[in-house]
This record gives sequence, structure tokens and C-alpha cells, in this order.
Amino acid sequence: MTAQPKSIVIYEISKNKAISVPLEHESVWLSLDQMTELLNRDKSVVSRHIKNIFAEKELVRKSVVANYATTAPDGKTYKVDYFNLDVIISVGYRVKSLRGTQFRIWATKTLRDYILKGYAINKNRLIDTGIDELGRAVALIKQTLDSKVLTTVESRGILRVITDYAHSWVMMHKYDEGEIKISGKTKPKYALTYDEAIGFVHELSTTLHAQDAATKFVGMERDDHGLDRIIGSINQTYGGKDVYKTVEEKASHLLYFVIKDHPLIDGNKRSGSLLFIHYLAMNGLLFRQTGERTINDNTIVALALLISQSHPKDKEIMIHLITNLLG
DNA sequence: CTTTAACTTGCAGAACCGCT
DNA sequence: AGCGGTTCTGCAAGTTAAAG
Repeated sequence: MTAQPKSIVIYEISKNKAISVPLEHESVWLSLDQMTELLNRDKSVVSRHIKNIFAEKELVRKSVVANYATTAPDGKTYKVDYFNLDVIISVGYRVKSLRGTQFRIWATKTLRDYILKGYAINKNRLIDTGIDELGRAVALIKQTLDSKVLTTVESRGILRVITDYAHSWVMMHKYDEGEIKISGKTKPKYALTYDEAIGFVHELSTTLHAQDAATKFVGMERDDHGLDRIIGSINQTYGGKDVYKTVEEKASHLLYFVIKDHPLIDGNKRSGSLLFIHYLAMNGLLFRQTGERTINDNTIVALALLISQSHPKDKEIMIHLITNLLG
């Protein structure tokens, strides 16, 4: 495996010096030489610490080491061991130096929360590429969602990844932008009606029941006309103008309201997602000109989970997030 | 077989810790 | 303060592996 890892600066030593920590395969990997620089110690010292870490069975070698090929100045390639975050932190704790101390403080503070996700994000990166990062988070869980039936523990874990991620994203944006604007530029040409919507919901519940994948309450309306109200509100006009002007905006609110207001006894996430997809499709926004989906099923699953976990005060940022993903 | 780079090991000094 | 022990450290000298 050859790797020229994408670098992200995450560890600032001082105002004008920082160490680049490469991100690869959803984790952080450093070679011996890089750790030497990071921790400001002789290579032999780092080497010895690593050896001890494995000798003392603090970590198991094969689960934390990757073998890459690097190209030396002479053009030859050598195999170099890359050590993951666990090793970097372990060595960091053994090294006695100012650098080591700083690293430990930084690692404990900054990294711990991100280890779960497998990668670290610094503030600027988060602001610049927040939406891409969510996409990455979604991609990360994609395999899991695709490949197997989830246990409760696993789905909780995945949920935590999404919500943790979303939380940081929300915080950063709130802090740095102050105000959130809702985007989108597609004019609606199709309006969803209640009858149509409830038809879809019933269809969904029939399908799910046929697959034995739902309780009998899925698709059953609560008795407060919630769904009707939601559809009314996304079609709502004020002074002859739509309150929500674009398809992106309307679709986002539709998804958000169905999940958050739970007009159905059960199956709100699934129904909301279905109506969301339907609404996008009818307004020609589900597919790009290339025929590729604007928003794939996994992303919608992630969004649905995210919305259901989100705090009501973060409604605008959720809407913002969805409209951006549609953009 | 030689060169080169990556990595390990031997060694001695320094810092530290608990104990007397 | 002095002692024995441990851990960490850099240097120098080693081994290992890739490739001409």
C-alpha cells in the first residue's frame, strides 16, 4: 500500500509552528521520524518507547501499525511502519519533555472526542469544509449501514458519531457566523397535498408490514392532524408569497417537521424520508443532470437520525444543513 | 556485493523517587 | 544527605531491508 497521506495541521506547538498530522483511513498515522519531530526526541528514544509499549502489552502491535512505502531522496522505496493515534498518544505519555507535555494536554483535550470517529478535525477545517466533513462522517457509517443488521449498541454508536459530529459543526457555525441563512434556488413547481402524502405513508406501512419490518403503529396518524398541518405550513403563503420560497427549503422543512413533530404514532423518520424523497423527485431535484442522485439514501438515513436527535433550538442549522446537502 | 536509509541496541549520564 | 532503584535520554555503533 502506498500512501501520501493528506496532511491536516492539528497540533499547534506555538503561534508559528505546528505539526502536520496525516489523516488516512479515518485515523491518524505517523512514522517514527514524524513522531521524532512531533515529540522532539531522538529517534532511538521513540523507537524504544514503542518497543516497550508493545512489550508491556499496552497495545497490540498488529492492530495499531500500518505498513506503507515511502520514497527516499535517492528514489528508492522503503517500507516504513506507521503508527496510529493510540501509539502516538502512548509514546506521548512516556516522553519527558515540554513538547510531550504539551502534546498530552492537546491530545487529551482535542483528540479524545474524535478518536471515536477515527479522525481529528481542527477548527478552521471544520468551518471551511463542514459539510464535506458531515459527508465523510456519513461515508464512514455508510458501510455499516449497508453491510449488516445493526445491533442496538452499534446503532447507538453510529448515532453518536453523527450527533457528536453535528454538534461540533453546529457549534462552530454558530460561534463564527453568528447568523444562519437558508439557501436554495430551485423554484417549486409541484406542491404536496395531504391526500397524496397520507397515501404514500399508507403505502409505506403496507410495504413494511409485508416485510414484517414494522409495528402496527407505523403510518398510523395521531389524532391531532399533525401531518395536515405540516403540509399546510410548507405550502403556506403570506401576503401572496410563499413563506418557504425554494424547493430546498420546503423539502428540508418537510423532512424536519415530520421527524420532529411526529404526526404519526410510529415510523416518522421513515415516512418523513419518503415524503422528502418524493417531494424532491416531483420537483426535479432528486437527480442531477448526470442522472446521479443529489442526496443518497445513506445521507437521508443519517439526516433523519440527526434531526431526531437534534435539539429544537438547532432547527435552523439543521434546515441549513439539509439545504446545503441538496445544493 | 555494496550502498543507503530505517530502525535497534549498548552504554553512560541525568533526573527522579522512596527509604533511611 | 546518601543509597539503591527506575526511567528517560542522546550518541554511537550495530542490524535489517531494498535495490542497483
